[in-house]
Amino acid sequence: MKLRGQDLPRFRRKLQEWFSGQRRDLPWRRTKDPYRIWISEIMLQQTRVAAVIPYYESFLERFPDVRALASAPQEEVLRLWSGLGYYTRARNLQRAAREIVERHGGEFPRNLEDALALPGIGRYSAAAILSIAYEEPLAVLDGNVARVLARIEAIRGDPRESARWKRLQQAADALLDGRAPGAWNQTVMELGATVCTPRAPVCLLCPAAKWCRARQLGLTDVIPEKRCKRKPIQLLLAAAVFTDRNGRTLLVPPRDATAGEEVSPLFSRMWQFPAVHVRRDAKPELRRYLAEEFGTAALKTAELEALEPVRHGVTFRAITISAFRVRVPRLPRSAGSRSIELGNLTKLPVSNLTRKIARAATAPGRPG
DNA sequence: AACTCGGGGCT
DNA sequence: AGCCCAGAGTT
Repeated sequence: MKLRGQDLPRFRRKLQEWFSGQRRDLPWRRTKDPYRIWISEIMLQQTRVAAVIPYYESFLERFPDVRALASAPQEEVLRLWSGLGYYTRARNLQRAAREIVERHGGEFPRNLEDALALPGIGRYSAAAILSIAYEEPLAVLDGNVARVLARIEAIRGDPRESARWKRLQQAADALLDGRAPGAWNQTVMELGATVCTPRAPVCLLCPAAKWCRARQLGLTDVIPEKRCKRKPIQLLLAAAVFTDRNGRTLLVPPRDATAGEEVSPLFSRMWQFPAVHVRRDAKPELRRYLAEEFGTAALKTAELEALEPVRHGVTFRAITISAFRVRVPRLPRSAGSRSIELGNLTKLPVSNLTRKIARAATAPGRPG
């Protein structure tokens, strides 16, 4: 059947009925508070629902409204974001919170132009927030929606290619139910997330099946076309986990030039263990770095005990970290460094790479 | 238009 | 071991 004229209302109704029956009960679906919708949409950028839920809960407990977020120290915001990834989202989130307080009286703007002017808000997020929180008639287009619409309309090729993305946006605009834009947008996204999945879509359970041209043409496996990514590169780091008698360790600050401009980004510019990029042999190169950074006296007698190697991926980089425990009577110091309990890194913003290293250092039965 | 940014869960 | 996700900002 064609998705035009008389059949469009039928299509919408079918999908909305499906949604009302299959709608997942998600925390951000229990509120109409624009602030909460906003937080959820930022967290959900390129991040799965299951990963977001615990962060959403604790973040909102700590920052229940936009003023609480605006007035917090940035480090506190990053701490609550720690482990979720894409940390510029958290920085932009707080900058936007401050703008909302200063320029919009503490209320998330209702107007598309004002929303787009906020840092971290692009076309997708603006449409999502304004439609869900304020019922503004704006159609969302994200990875899920693009896949659903590309299949329904049998649009071949890479959906992220500029011209094709515009065409998909037009398709989304045309299908939008202006009477219930928030629910409609969530319906299409939900369909993409649970039925019209990238691989092995469950067409037998799909409410859009009879309108789906990809299904009619047997193209559900080739639409959408996969996007090509750059080849991953291998990287080797060496990191030092100092421990003193009290079980405390030492972290160095973000953007620490002495820690190496090429290493800090791999820790997402968050607090990290002292680390170097290894050229040949991890242990002597780390030892040389530690001597430069912390002085030879503190390390003269200290041994470097190898821990279980840690693996971590940052976009296209596959990182292997040779971590060493360095037992010292007193932690050394360097500019801006901090000491913290090894078993409790949650007091500082750290990336998951740092967490993995800490876990390797506290895990039972490690080598050495 | 091409890159970069995190991390994990599922096939 | 891939693959991709409720994308946005920068170059």
